[in-house]
Amino acid sequence: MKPQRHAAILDLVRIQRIPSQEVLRERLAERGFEVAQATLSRDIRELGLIKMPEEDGGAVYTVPAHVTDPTPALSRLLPALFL
Amino acid sequence: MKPQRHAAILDLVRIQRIPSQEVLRERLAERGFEVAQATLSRDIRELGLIKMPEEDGGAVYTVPAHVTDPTPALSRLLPALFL
DNA sequence: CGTGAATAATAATTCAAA
DNA sequence: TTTGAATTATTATTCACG
Repeated sequence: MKPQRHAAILDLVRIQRIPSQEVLRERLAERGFEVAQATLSRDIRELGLIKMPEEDGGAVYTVPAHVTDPTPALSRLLPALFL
Repeated sequence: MKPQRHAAILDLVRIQRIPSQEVLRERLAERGFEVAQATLSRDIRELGLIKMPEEDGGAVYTVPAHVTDPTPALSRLLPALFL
């Protein structure tokens, strides 16, 4: 079950605002994955997710850029090169 | 005191392995900044620091790349372009 | 406004179990 | 090897104060 759950987590984190493992647990449950918080703590580490602080007090779990990135390398990097 | 402390935090996070706010507090104390954990929680948010999970169970506070980066853009990006 | 002490909320780990 | 319940550790927030 872990692989599917991991995929679901990555998906959720990309399309929704997930501020805590508890919220993530609820969303996963809606998708049919009923797991304990302990499991999510492990999943999050295994997936390398990070909790990004926001301007306001909030924070959201996100996928690190180098993992996320579906964008072709060149078009993504050119702007950074000021070309 | 906050600006100096913020600078010290960025510095520490770059040169040492800071796995928790408690450890950060100790390191700052060594540098003469004696603050409570509550303050560090705020500082970390203000600085936009994130706690990155590591392969093993650990985690470390780090400065997001775009903020950190002292490296010249080109030499940094070429490897990503497979050149 | 920045801070700390106390507290609440959240996340990581332990320890059994399947 | 994966999981969850309970526990511990860590982090965020509240509330009062200088």
